[in-house]
Amino acid sequence: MPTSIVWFRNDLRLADNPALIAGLGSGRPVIPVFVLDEQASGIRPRGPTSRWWLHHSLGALDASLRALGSRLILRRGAADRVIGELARECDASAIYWNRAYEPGTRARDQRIKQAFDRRGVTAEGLKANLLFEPWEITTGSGRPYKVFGAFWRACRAMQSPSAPLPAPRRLPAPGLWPRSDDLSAWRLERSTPRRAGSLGAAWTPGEATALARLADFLDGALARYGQDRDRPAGEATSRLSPHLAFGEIGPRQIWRAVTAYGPSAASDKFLAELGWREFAHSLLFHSADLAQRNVRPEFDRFPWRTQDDALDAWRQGRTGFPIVDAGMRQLQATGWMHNRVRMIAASFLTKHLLIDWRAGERWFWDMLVDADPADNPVNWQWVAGCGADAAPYFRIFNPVLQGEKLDPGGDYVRHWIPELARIPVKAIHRPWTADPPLSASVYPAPIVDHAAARQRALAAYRSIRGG
DNA sequence: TGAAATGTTGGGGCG
DNA sequence: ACGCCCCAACATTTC
Repeated sequence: MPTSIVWFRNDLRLADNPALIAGLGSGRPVIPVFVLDEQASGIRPRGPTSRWWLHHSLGALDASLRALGSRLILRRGAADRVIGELARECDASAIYWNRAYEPGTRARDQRIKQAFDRRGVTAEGLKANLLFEPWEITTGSGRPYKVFGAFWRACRAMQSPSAPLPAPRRLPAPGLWPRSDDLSAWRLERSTPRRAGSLGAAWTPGEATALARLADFLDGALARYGQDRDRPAGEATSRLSPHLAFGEIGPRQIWRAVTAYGPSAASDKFLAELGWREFAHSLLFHSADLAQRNVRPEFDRFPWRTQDDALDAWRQGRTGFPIVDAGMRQLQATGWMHNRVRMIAASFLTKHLLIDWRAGERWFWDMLVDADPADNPVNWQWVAGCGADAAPYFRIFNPVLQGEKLDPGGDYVRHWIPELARIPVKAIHRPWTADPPLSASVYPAPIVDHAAARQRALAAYRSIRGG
């Protein structure tokens, strides 16, 4: 009996899943599949933290499918070949997936679609993972927007995103299930063994948690999101980013839930964050090598400095600037960093240390649970000043002032840097002024002088200005 | 989604 | 009483 394949990729959910609904609507048995393809050309391989998350998310998806009388088939290898083989094995007459927007992924998906078209098999990519397709949002002259404000205005002027689809209640199973790999044999959760415990303590991957987190956010933090979102202590942000990155929840579900909550300044701010995600995906869609190439070409001449010791101090959270180090340690421990602290830490790397943003981007790619091929490079280029609609290069965060402004009680710093727990508030963001002084073996002295580093960064910027 | 330098203003101390 | 100066507070400019 012919079947329909539903190919799960970065959409590990049952709700608002158009590909799954299309498979169900075909009236044929549905074969859900996930393909682990780690050598695809033009598609960035997941880092260790993403692999850890993926392991747990696939397990959760399989459990959810089993509750519907189905299951998740796991296959490994080049997706073109593996999907083609599976379709033959299962006598598939249709295959559905939800679109992804990385140029390499799109090229592969188009190849696969053409191959199925030749065989007379329906192959269809559906819209699920963005609110607006990148090709729908263009300037008057038909070009993609380069400025976020204009881009988001154009999005908001479009018809509202359609309502999310409900999760299916039952999925028709085939008479005989095709072979599946054993998830544990992929060893994805072993990718970052030393951090597995702390990652597991911080997160529960899976669709159920994603939905619960959204509900909690709407009940609590959304109302004060506008005023508190930049404060890294406390729980003023949604922490939906990894769930969204793996598609355990879709942007339409978030859009619907937040707008249903009622219009407010806070919900507009929050929706604008979804807007940045849309913007980043649009930029990546239109420009494949975003993680490598400066959007502003004058930055190709920028005098980045190679300093392994300073880069290592930054990675390990030992720069001597508490707000930076707290963030980097939060990243190390939980695979996540508060958004505002990401900006401060990224600004410090690129401006105070003059280290190439690509080094920071790679570290985040490996360390983040929410690492995303669009958001990560776009945001790094934004901070470094070389991106589309970037923060001006001369906007250099003062880590002491930012710490004092956004973590005035020092709670965030004390939580992540326990050796500073006893420093009084007035010195918590400048511990070198503490009396009695701290031993450098307890907490390092600042690895750069802020004022001098700022002048050096401005001079470097002047050297590339003007074309 | 900055910070620092520079400019302006006005109250008050004081000769 | 008056003018001068200081400087905090705020605004503007510059990087």
